[in-house]
Amino acid sequence: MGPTASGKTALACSLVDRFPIGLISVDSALVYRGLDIGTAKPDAETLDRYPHALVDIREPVEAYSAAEFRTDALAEMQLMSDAGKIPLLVGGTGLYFRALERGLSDLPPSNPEVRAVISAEADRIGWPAMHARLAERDPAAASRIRASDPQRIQRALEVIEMTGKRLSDQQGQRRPRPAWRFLKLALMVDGRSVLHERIAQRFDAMLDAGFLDEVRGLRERGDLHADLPAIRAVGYRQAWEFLDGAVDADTFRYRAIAATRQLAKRQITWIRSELDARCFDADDAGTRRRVTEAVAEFIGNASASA
RNA sequence: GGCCUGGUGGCAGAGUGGUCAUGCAGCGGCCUGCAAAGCCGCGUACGCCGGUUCGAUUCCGACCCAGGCCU
Repeated sequence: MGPTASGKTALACSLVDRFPIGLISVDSALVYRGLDIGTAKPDAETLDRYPHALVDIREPVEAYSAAEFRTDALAEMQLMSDAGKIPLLVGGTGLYFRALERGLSDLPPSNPEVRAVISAEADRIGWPAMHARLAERDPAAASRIRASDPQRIQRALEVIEMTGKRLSDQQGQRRPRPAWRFLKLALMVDGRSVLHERIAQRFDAMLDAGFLDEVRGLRERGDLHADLPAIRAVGYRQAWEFLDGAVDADTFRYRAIAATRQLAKRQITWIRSELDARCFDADDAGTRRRVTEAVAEFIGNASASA
């Protein structure tokens, strides 16, 4: 685990060089084909040499989800294990890590038709009113979800609509946990200023590498729009606005970098909540060696217990 | 040198003789199928010095600074 721009990919690849490891991406944006430069996706050469599972597995028009990730990741982990490799999950999407480790309740997946109906109704009466409806159907869920949180109100109503049962009665039941042992390693930074500087530099490098051309290409496909999860990703959303002519170039750059900083902040909050994770300073020269040692010890113990 | 206008939190930008601006950024946090998403919380800011006043960011004066005009 590690926030964006903390050096996860390089560290993971160095571990592959030393151990029988297979890489699995834990990143909600890297799953999309065609979102390359702006997601800081490892380049083709790197991916060729260090294959990452769960990269480029969706079209940008599609949605992906934590539940799908969990299923996909567990399948990949089993495949790797059968091939004699230890899965190394690398990424910064906190919810995906949590869904994998703690499991999810047995709830229906999202349903575009149901969501469309809910959204249309919300456009009519407003989300606070939708929250009031939720309070009638599922008081417990409504008390946990804010009236100002459209995304979760919609999900709660969706589940109730599809199952005929309260969301709050279904959550907490049957949360299967995987039969895997995890060594949790986190790349962290002491202060934020170094990371912020790196984020800004990396964004400018993305610009130089043709990020805007990439987004222009996505726009020209014709099947994509600003409300898609892929296009709402950090950088892409701001680039879309810029290419719409809604903001000037300086504003685009400023907002994209700020959004990346905010992403990093939320990722760091997830990592802090993982109390049993071993944290390493991303900027410390000895980090690579210490992580390597930690992995060696873990693998040794795994062999011994096996 | 004179006149005018203006100096509000990191930035933008309202406003008032005593009580809240707000937005952005930042910081902390939440997180069960969109999560690079969505949401919550956090700031004695009023150029400087003096005066008036029970009380001044707000009124008065000097000063400093910025911009404009004049000589």
